[in-house]
Amino acid sequence: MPELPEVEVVRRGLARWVARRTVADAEVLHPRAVRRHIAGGDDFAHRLKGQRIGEPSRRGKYLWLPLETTHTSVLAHLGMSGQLLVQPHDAPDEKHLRIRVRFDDDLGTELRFVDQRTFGGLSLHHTTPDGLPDVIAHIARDPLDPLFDDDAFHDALRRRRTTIKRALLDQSLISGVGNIYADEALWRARLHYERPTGTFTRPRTTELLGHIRDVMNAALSVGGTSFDSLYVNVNGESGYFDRSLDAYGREGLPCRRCATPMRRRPWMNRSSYFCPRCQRPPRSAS
DNA sequence: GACGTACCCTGCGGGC
DNA sequence: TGCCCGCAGGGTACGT
Repeated sequence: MPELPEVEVVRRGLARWVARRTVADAEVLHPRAVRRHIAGGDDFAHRLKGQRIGEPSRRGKYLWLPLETTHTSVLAHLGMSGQLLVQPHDAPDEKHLRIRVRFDDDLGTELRFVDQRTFGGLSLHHTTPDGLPDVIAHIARDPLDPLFDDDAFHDALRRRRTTIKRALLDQSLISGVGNIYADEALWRARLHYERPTGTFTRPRTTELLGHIRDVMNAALSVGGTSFDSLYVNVNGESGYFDRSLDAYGREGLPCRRCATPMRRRPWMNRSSYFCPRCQRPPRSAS
């Protein structure tokens, strides 16, 4: 499941292998992969043709490729299983190949969007004056962004009448944190996922943000060295950071701090993993 | 406006 | 062996 570090690895790969190339043509093989492009797959392909790709950017789990000389960008979200691959154009098609982009050069490679569960997709959007695709203007900065405002985040947290994990997954408050890194950061901070956001003190918020950044940077340092090759590749199943997870997916296994068996609780159609001893529930929660 | 939840989708694994 | 069901989960639409 690609989260911020994985998306950043993809962005770096695109910067190396795709930026400054001109699109010869694009092929949409599954309509759902361009469902956020309202005008449809044919329009997407038509508008991409002949465009030169600029420097890729990222905010949270979204990344985008600006099209030079236009005020538009190709916006990408990998969803749960999306991959952006740079493949030799004679490589066999992947089973779940959804979009193919060929280039007008002799490098012999093409960009492929492969996505098993089709939660991800590509689309074309106007770029706002600050360089952001217009449809993601509501996405907050992510905690690795130098302009992320810790104090403003704390104030917003205090204003909310919700619980901490919901807040961490709210991309309009803080972006790039998914279910896995939320559980990891909360475990490190010894915080229960249902702690009300209104109870957070400034030092608590600062500490939690520190743990979020540590978890993300650790994943980035591992993933960031694994793709120094032809392939711009994030594979949700490759699990290159699985070994370093302390909470997520560890139901029944001993807590790495206190050896108490870790628990899993159904939560918002997904799961929360936590240590019942290190991460005590708030009085109002069970 | 703020908050909570159902739904989209496909493949895998467990139970029967 | 094969079928069915639950699970995985980000973002969004919709209900309260």
